[in-house]
Amino acid sequence: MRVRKIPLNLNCGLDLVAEVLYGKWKIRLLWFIREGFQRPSELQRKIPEASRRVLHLQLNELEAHGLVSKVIYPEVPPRVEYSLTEFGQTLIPVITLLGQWGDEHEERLREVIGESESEKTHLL
Amino acid sequence: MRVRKIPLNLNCGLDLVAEVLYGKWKIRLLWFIREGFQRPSELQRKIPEASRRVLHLQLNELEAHGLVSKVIYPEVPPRVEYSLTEFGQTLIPVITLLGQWGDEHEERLREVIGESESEKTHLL
DNA sequence: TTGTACAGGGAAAAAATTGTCACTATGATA
DNA sequence: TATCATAGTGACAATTTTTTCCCTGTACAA
Repeated sequence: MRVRKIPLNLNCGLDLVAEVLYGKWKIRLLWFIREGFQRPSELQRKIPEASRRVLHLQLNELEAHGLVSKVIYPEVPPRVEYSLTEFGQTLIPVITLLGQWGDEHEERLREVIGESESEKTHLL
Repeated sequence: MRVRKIPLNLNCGLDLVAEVLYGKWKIRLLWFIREGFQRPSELQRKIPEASRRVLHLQLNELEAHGLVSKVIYPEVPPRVEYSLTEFGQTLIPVITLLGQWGDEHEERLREVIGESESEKTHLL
């Protein structure tokens, strides 16, 4: 397991949220789990751009942070199901608001993100 | 400038928000700017854990994304002031909610984050 | 004269995150 | 029999992000 060389700083609420939500796929995982896609393989199919590995890693972290819980069915082939904990549920309104903001400003966001991306490439 | 080898995916609102907020210090920068700390050196003092360099980089990105605007005063020594654009202001409620969630669950978050951190170190 | 604050940038290294590939094991299916 | 789906792990590589270090140039203060 990785060891952090630069210590975290957890001063305020914002730092704490960041700690549990900061991860390329975490928010999306929470979202899809809430939508009922609970098995790792389903989530994988919903997020094909992510590697299986990272999804597992991030699911583990979400679990360690108490946002999701995991049930392992003693079957073969193995079956695992994640679901939001009560704690995890409390995040839903927050994620919803994030998504709303993104949707509301979609057009504009695509513009500005596109621009700064193309800057990168043309400055090769 | 960096060129991205793994393409962004910007499907939904959540991806778009992530694109502009994903950066270790960005949310905090927005927050402090809104609180009236507008000069780079002030921001640096508010966020001493970050290197001066990254703050500049992330401020540039926030500017490129239209969330903050920058005024350069033709003085010596140089003076620069950032402020939220109207667009940037619309993010404030979102950030506020994030922070509120973090504050509300502070105790619990510190526990779970602490645990998973110490796991890391004892598994050296 | 020396040192400081100020805003910023380039190069390169370090750190952190994410991805790839190969492997475990087992039952069902073709 | 060979193949697939399932969940997961270890070793390692690639990518991205952040840090470190050194540099510019000028006014002001000690």
